[in-house]
Amino acid sequence: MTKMSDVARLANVSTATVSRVLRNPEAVTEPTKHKVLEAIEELNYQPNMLARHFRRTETNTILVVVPNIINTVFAEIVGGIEDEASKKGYRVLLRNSNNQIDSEYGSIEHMKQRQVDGMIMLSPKLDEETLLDISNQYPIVLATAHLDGVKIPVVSIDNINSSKKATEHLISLGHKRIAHLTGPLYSLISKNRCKGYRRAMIENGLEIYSNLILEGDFTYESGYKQMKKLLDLENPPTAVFAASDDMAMGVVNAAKHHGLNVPGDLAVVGFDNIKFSSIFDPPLTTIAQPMFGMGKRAMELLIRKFKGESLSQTEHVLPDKLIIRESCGTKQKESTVV
Amino acid sequence: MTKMSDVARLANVSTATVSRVLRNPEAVTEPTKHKVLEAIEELNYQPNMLARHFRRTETNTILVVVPNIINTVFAEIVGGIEDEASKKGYRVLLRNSNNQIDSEYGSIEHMKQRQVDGMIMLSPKLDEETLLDISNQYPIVLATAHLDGVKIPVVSIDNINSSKKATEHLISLGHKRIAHLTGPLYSLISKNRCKGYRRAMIENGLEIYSNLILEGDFTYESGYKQMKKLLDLENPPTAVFAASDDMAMGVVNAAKHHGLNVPGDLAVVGFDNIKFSSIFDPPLTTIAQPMFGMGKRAMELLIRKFKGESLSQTEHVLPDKLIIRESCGTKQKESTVV
DNA sequence: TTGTACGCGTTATCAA
DNA sequence: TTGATAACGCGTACAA
Repeated sequence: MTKMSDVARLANVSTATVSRVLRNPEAVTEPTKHKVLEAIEELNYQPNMLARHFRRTETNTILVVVPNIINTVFAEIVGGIEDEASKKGYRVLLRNSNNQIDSEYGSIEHMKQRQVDGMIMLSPKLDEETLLDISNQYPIVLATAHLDGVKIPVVSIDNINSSKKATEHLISLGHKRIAHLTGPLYSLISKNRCKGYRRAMIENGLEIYSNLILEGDFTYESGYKQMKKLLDLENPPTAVFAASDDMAMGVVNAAKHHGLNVPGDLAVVGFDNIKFSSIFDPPLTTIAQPMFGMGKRAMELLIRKFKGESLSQTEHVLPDKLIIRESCGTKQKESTVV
Repeated sequence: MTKMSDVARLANVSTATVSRVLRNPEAVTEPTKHKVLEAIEELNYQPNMLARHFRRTETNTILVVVPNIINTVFAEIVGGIEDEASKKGYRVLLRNSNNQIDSEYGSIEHMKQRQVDGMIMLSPKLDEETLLDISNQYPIVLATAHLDGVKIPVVSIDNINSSKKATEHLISLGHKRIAHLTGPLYSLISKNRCKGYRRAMIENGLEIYSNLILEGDFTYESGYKQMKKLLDLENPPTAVFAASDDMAMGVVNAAKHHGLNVPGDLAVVGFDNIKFSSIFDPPLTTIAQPMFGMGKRAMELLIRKFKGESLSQTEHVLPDKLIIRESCGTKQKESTVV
């Protein structure tokens, strides 16, 4: 393999000069630069990045830890990260944690071993203490996460408020028995979405029935399964707010298979605005998370950390939006009560 | 940062011995090994991987070039690659080409610069000559690709036969005016799926109408748009075979919005068996590609290349399967002809 | 502006 | 089985 000394020899300069041409061209006169570039061209020289990384103790690579790349939400965020990263000259190492906390621990080793310059974790399961500990030693940014008062950069939306909006939309349509399917409750995100739901119910003077709040895990299957349970209730809900679009689709299909009409007999609101939520029948009313933008922003923040900025602001809340489609009906429902 | 020589000093051995303990433990006696491990523990030593990679000119990292990670099909294949890679101690570098051929060229630089040990390209746009040229110099495996007689390992399904099966399913239901939405025709995959369609039509004595074959780009939007065109025909088709599930959903929705019933008025078959194809209404009849398995297999082949195997067999065809759901009706359609 | 020469931390070779 | 030592290729003081 042709190396820097080969180029130097051909161009009749030292390796130092070749190095300068590559990394600090202003420090070299036009003619010598020309000579060197010609030699590089002629020999088809490519710098050995491994040597460079070793020498500079940096890799221009970041690690993205994702629960599961097959999930549309994460795939889109990763898309945003990759887009921004490649524009800024960074490479993206992908790691599926499969929701295993051990795997998240393992990813920290990557940084300790200098294999990456920093990392972005999506929906981490690690406890706040551990995360803070890592953050004090290495550049790390979280996305779709929420920590209470811990000083780590986090990119997210306002999960409480957006869920409140979603629930209030159902309330505004006249619904009173509104169920909520949560995400896994170990995550603060799921708790916050639930909190938004509760807040909307309380502020509108509606009763919260504990048997109308069921825990899911964001998947279609869990939405389907939990909806079945709700349908078996003596007094089933007239509306469901699901904490993910996947679950919302499970809810809709369970209702359909049970002979119900959506939105006629049951109104459903989802969360995420994944691509298929608009393709689905009926198209889902949902909260749009700017997934691509969140990924992009997370990468921007990480780069700022690389540059040594201290990022006084740690919570980066991006705007969400209630997208009204057909899954909860657009017309007011005639009030069945009072 | 604590380095190998620190460990060596504390354990009263040479760095060579420390290195051996880490990478070749059998070559060291039990007591010295013990000493060394203790010192490692005590100093909380982590090997500097950059130095190791540099010294060994290998990175244990592979590059995956993907047109777009947001596409479910690619996300699942990447999932399979990542799964296998992490089991075998490899890391996965992700690169979105966004279907830009320049970006694919760029990814080759990664290998020339030794940043990765090898690469897997999904649905490459690069021409065969270039690919062959790379393959002669570096370990590379392709997936969801097809090359005519070129000696590069490729993982795929039999696109011709599976498309033939899909089309024949429609034929067996009594359809005669069967349209086909192709993928982008620069890709041999799309051409092959089209070939399978044609073959089925011809072998069953059905006429091929050129205005019933339209080119799409695998997206929902293109399926929707092209279906609109078909609906405007004087004599629209009674069935459509779309070369991707995304397009098939576009077809179904265009038909629905046009007031048609699927499968009652129009039978639709898709391709890929993405997760949402079964959630969609009606659930899509489709050809299942073993996406996760294809990713896994591609990674296995790449590892075999790393080991210096020559892989006499270059085409690795995985089994596909026709999944019959409801989008084309299960009952025989009464014959409208003869 | 350019060149000399050393060091980054690990692994491999060779000798003991 | 272990140790001494020389690379690996690049970047950067420091000197010229």
